Amino acid sequence: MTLEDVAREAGVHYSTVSRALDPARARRVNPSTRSRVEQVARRLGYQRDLVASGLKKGRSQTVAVIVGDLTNQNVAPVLRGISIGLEPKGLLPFIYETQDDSSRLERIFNQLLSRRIDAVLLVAARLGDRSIIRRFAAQRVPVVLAVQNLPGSGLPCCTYDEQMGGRLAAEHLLGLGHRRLVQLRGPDDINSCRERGLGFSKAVATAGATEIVVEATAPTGSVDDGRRLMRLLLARKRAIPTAIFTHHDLMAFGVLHVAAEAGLRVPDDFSLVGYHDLPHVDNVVPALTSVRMPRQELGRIAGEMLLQQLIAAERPPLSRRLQPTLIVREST
Amino acid sequence: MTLEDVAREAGVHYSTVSRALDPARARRVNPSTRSRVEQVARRLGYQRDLVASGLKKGRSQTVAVIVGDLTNQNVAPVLRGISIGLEPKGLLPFIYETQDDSSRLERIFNQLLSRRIDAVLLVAARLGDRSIIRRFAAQRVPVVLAVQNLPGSGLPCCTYDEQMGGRLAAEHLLGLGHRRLVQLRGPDDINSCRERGLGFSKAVATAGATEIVVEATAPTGSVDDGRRLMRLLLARKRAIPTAIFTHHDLMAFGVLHVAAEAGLRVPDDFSLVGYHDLPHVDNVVPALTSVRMPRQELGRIAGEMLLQQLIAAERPPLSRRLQPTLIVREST
DNA sequence: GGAGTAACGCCAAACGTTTGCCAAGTGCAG
DNA sequence: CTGCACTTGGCAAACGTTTGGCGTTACTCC
Repeated sequence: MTLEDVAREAGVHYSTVSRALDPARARRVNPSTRSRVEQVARRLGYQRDLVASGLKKGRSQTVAVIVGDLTNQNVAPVLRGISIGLEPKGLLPFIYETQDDSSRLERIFNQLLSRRIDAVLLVAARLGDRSIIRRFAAQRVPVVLAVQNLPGSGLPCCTYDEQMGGRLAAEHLLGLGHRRLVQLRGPDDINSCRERGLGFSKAVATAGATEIVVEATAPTGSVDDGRRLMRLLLARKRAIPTAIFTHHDLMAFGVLHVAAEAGLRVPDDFSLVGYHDLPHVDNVVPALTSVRMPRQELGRIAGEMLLQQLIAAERPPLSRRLQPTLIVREST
Repeated sequence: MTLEDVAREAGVHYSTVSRALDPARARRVNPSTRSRVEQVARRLGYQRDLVASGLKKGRSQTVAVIVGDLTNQNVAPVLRGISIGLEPKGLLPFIYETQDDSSRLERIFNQLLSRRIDAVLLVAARLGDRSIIRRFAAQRVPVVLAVQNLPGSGLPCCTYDEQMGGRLAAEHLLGLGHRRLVQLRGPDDINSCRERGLGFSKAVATAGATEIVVEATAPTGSVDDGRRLMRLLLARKRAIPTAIFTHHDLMAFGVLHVAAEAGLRVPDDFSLVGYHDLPHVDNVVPALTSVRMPRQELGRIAGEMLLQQLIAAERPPLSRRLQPTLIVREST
């Protein structure tokens, strides 16, 4: 089923069909011819061959989203947002998962270059070294980063304001009258965790309250880390703090677990604030106070930034940083 | 950067380069020439243009995975499995999400046909009507179903044995001596829920125990449904059953929530079995006994089934049905 | 040394579109 | 009725690759 088939059936030249079926060029063909062609095409079930079109046009009508880890509950809403952001141009992004494996990342990038991809959106992807990004730049493939920045890359980027996240948690707890606070940190080599730690510490210091430091080796932000750090905290001789901020809701679950074992009650014995506002944190007992990120909105904006680069071929308006909100529940 | 550029640099004809760089045809060229070409290609950073290649070969080297809902925690492991299953042929599947929206599904399918996709894998996708599947069949595009079957479609399919899942739950509870059991059902219009209900009921009946029926209108398998059904159960005049099986772990969370409010203790007052063994069901208190599905394996097998159809162009060996296992924890 | 035989590399025609260019057709005004 | 401007549709050359066919070369064996 090619242009030729439709043309024969409609009694016109196939180039006319090509024009008639492309909204951008359709005004160069007589409206009556056009509608006849459209009708025939519909009747025959003709679909333009995007492969051939891509070869000729040099653009593949293809946008890829690369994500590090699909099991991460924070990413699906971002992906939704991206779809919505790309909607206006009718682009359907397709998604690749690196599984946080650099060899897979490498293969994906090679394949994308081979496919003459039009643009790439990287969501929370660990980009070991920068050489891959450079290859895309060399081919003039627009790249937009989401969630995770790559400082110094000069790439447009849409992230959350993590410092503000830490600060919101701290100010909430301080406002409840807490004076001895602790944060159970996530991996410090991840930019976002470092930032959220900083925001928290700054706010505590500004209020003149005491921050208690508990260091763990190589935390990953998991439930087990929460348990481990909470046990460390309980093992100290001194009185435990009255407020705990964890860098991840999962860690907060671990804290709750250990607290229950130790006979401590939340929020009676201490207040607890989590981070990310994962689905179902409102379903545990006690329902968890947490910092919520505008995930879908971030996706949407990232998608729109990509469109801007794609269409206007102009640098997007700079990077964006979205504000989190605190969702107060029973744990504080 | 085309074949021609590499050819010029290597001092050979471009068709020689084409052959030298394709493992399938490389033996037709002198090993020394071949290695020289490879070296030049590597040095210049040449990447075969898959668009042009696809046009010529009539195959796009492209496999798509369509999934209904990426936020569903059951799907990411399946997608991982698929990647692994397709690994041997170096295929990188790309993922589309329908968001369980039929108009988006339609657009995705159209785009796939336009892209001359080589094969499609449908993961837990709601396929309203069957016409789309027919269009793929007409174009001889192999389609494999995973997780969700489409009875009567004749398509190869890889699913879980849901009846066995229900039966495992029942037999475990019966083995613990329970005689009055209840199942809180998921949506019955979903095949899998109907099956798992059936498996449970059969096992209970076989053992001569009593199954208590609690019906809810339009359950979705959510935490709220769990709460709702549990409240319904508690509102009955009669003694509550000593064993509860929910069709979804999330419902079990709801049950736990309501039970805590009512001062009931698990497993002291009743035993509770969930379904799906979602991440973190072992992190709640009490840790949830649940039926685990071999998600990644299902993905891998589905991927392999696709490869078989793709390569051998033969019908795959029939549908597969994978066995669940029961993970016993504190709640029983 | 010559003939026969492999093996290797080149040619050129596709694949299905897009698109600049031009010829033919149309309508209008002078 | 002629000339002009404008619209419409056809032609053909690309886009980068694959691949059957064939000429050339090199090697082997007599």
